[in-house]
Amino acid sequence: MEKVKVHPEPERCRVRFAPSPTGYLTLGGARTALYNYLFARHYKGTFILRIEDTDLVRSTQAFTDGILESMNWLGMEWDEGPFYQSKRLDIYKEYADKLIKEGKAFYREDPGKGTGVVFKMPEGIKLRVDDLIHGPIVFESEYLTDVVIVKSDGYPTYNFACVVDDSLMNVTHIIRGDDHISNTPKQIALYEGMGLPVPKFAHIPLILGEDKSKLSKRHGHNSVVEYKKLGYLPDALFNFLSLLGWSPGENIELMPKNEIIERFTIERVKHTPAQFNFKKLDWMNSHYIKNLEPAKLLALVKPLLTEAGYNVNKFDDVHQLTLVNLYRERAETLRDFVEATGFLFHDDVTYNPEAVEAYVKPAKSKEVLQDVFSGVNNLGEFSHASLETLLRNISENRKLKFKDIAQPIRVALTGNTVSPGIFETMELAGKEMVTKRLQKALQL
RNA sequence: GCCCCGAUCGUCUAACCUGGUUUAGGACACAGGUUUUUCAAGUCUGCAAUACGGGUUCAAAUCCCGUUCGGGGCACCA
Repeated sequence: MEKVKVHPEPERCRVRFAPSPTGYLTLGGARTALYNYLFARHYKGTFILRIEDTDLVRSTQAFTDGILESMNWLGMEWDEGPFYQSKRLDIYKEYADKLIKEGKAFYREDPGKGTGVVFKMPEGIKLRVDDLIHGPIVFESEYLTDVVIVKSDGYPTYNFACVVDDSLMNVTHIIRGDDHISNTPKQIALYEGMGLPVPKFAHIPLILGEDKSKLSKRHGHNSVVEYKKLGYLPDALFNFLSLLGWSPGENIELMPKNEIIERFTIERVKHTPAQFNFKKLDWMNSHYIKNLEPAKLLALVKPLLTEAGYNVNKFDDVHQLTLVNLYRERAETLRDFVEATGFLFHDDVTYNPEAVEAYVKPAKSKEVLQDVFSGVNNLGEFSHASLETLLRNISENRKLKFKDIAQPIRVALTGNTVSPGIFETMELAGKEMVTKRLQKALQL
């Protein structure tokens, strides 16, 4: 494939992300924004945010707010904007009038909709897109139709407003989804018709859903806010999205934001579409959860626990940190904390019947639980160390494997067979809860 | 239908531009071993791919052509 050189002048390149506020920020949109952001930061250029709200019917302020919030959440700060196309109507009108005056565009009546303005596609010319990712792509104008540039409601169309704005905002590189390739020759014809310089283009491959079609609402979770709600960390999603169609080589995958910026180049962006791999996102998210600073993790988890009705403040600050540190090893998403720590906050345990059958009901287990109950009651200090001594002793005296001690307690205390280490868990639950639940388990 | 883009393990990808260093590497997932206090995590091992057919060349995953398959676009949506 013929290569097109990027040549971004350091500190001079200008890129933009131009979402239309007709929905929340989708994963595909976020990835497009991300690649623009990475390009700008890597080359120390400028990242512009422009809201393409020229669809009067479908655009809403709520969606605009949602998009800005998602951008902030993912940590993609912009340098200029947000600019709103709906506030630039006079500018588009000026350019449209000029084209009409020069005979390059004309009014056209649509029987259903009214009078709009249409740009006449020049005949018999070749329109060449110098694509940074795909190489040169040539279109014959004979296959292209005239382009509507102003709708009958007076608003510019996407293809027109986009060209005028990119030119006026001095955008040097247009990085957008593959699905815009076929719009590009029309836009180039408009640039040329208005005598404006044509920017460079980089069409990045689409993100596909599990059925291999363009990722959309049909594929379930598709917006950034949903991923936030599901308990994914912004840095994890940032990292994951960066790898969907780009790779630094060298077999590196887990990278902090600054390293991604440092390594990102448009030359290394693939030209093949990528399927979204939820399992890998989970894995990556768990990695970020494991490595987050305790205080930051707590700040993220606490609201979720509170929202679930848990009285987190019954633990002091130190124990709150202990709690997140204990459970982070087992969490793939922040939501997992809610499920896993429930027993610590509920007055009563919800016993898993099978677990009770296997680890509490047997006579041997009851004897163990009785030992633990009296042992705990006689314990001077209720700590990890004293609990360990106690349980090890019981295990030795009864000639039982440690597992046969730990599991009955675990089920008695948490209602289930899964938890962090038994000493840590007991210590965190506290003496009162432990004795109360041992007593209850003994009645089963 | 027309125009355009694309094709490496199930998935994300490396190697492709600049052909030989490749018995095609890594990651996720999956399977097994190990560790162990349950579950995870960790660690070790295994499974698994150059769509097909022609060229070019001493040599092709890599360059060229075709076929097939997949995707995108063809709005007074963006």
